[in-house]
Amino acid sequence: MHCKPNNLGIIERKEREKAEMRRRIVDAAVQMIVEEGYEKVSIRNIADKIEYSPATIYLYYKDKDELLYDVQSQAFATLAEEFREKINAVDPFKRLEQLAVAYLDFSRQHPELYDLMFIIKAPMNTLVEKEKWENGDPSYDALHGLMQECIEKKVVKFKDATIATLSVWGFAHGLISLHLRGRCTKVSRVPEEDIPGVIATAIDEYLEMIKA
Amino acid sequence: MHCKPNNLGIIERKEREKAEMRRRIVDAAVQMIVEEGYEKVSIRNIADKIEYSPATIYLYYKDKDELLYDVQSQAFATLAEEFREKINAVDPFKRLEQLAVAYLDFSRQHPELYDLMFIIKAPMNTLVEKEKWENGDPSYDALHGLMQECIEKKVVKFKDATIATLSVWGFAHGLISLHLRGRCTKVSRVPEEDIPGVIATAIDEYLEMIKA
DNA sequence: TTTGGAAAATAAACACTGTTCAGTATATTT
DNA sequence: AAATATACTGAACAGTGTTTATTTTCCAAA
Repeated sequence: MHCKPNNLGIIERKEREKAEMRRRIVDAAVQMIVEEGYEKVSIRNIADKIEYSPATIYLYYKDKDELLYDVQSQAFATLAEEFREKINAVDPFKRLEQLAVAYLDFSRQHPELYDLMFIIKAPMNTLVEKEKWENGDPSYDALHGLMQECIEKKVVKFKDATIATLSVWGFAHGLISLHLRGRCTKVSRVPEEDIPGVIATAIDEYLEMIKA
Repeated sequence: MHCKPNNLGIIERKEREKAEMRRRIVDAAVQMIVEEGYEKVSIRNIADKIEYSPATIYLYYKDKDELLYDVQSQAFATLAEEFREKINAVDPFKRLEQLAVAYLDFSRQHPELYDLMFIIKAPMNTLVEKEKWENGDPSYDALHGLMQECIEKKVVKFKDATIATLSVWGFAHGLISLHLRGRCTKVSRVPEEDIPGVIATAIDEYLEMIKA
């Protein structure tokens, strides 16, 4: 039978402990992904790091994908922080430029996190039983709102906010992910060391192009 | 000691057989990736399919990455074919539009191959001991040449062919890969079923925008 | 304070993966 | 026919995610 302790303090503490354990697991995973790369993140390695048995992790996460979804959430939190710090202009187009720079910077300072957020399949498998991608939604909405404002104030050529949002995001993501996954490297006429500069220039030119 | 057969016919046949075996392996892998998806492609599954032992595969490929590199090569060959069929206009800008459509179509008809060509890390690991990405190079060069021509004939706003190439490719790839990896799905204001249409429209608008 | 039972943690196994290596079978040369 | 080089494979190693039966820990009532 299900036991309901009379003492409500205990059930609260249990919940706190449960949450704390999940935090420990996610923190270990985040640290490993940042310091040793995504490929080193295995259930056994995480278990080692937090000094628990691998099976214990399955008392807190139903599978690895669900765990990675929480790691992704953490990654989006740090991206959101960067956005708050670096996006502060009053002019919406200026804010768009700041956002682009912040996004590109993030991808360079935390390539493994970027991968988990926007490229790797695993964390998205948990979305089948959700009706919203809570992790990515705030950032998407921030960009959507910004594009909306840019359209209203006629500072960009776009007419539709959704197309504008996906275009800007897609443009930046396309260049970043091609580079991250080694598709620009060793291709004719593109010297390896020049690529980061080319990407930055391409994004600059693109923003110039969409300007109304 | 190293044996050098006197009969040159035999050494030739051996080479033919070696090449044929590699072809069998790659064909099995391509078929599996297309029919059952990338995740089902394991050395053991390939070995089963061609009725050899898993260890045999390692007599023809030093590791799985090298094998996948050859699978990727096959994939690029079919993309090149599509390009030859669908790109035939005389006007360079019209050709660019045809190329964009062909690229988008390919990503939809062969999403698993697209993944292997432009997203998955594995096949690119073999590039460390190469000085060129032979698989992707012809396609890249085709686009680069086309952009060069567009610039010379002043039908696009770009000044630099490399930036133009990466911009166009990056834009299309960004939207396609975000969609392929489930990042557009379940995000505010973007109904799932509309995404393919939005992507096509975004690409159209982009091409309109870069037109001189 | 001891005992009953729920909750938390784990050891061990299962079914996979890529890869290596010793040993066998086949084919070719002497 | 014997020697040798080539082709192949069974079995193992080290790793993966995950499940289950078992043990340990904890808390509440007798």
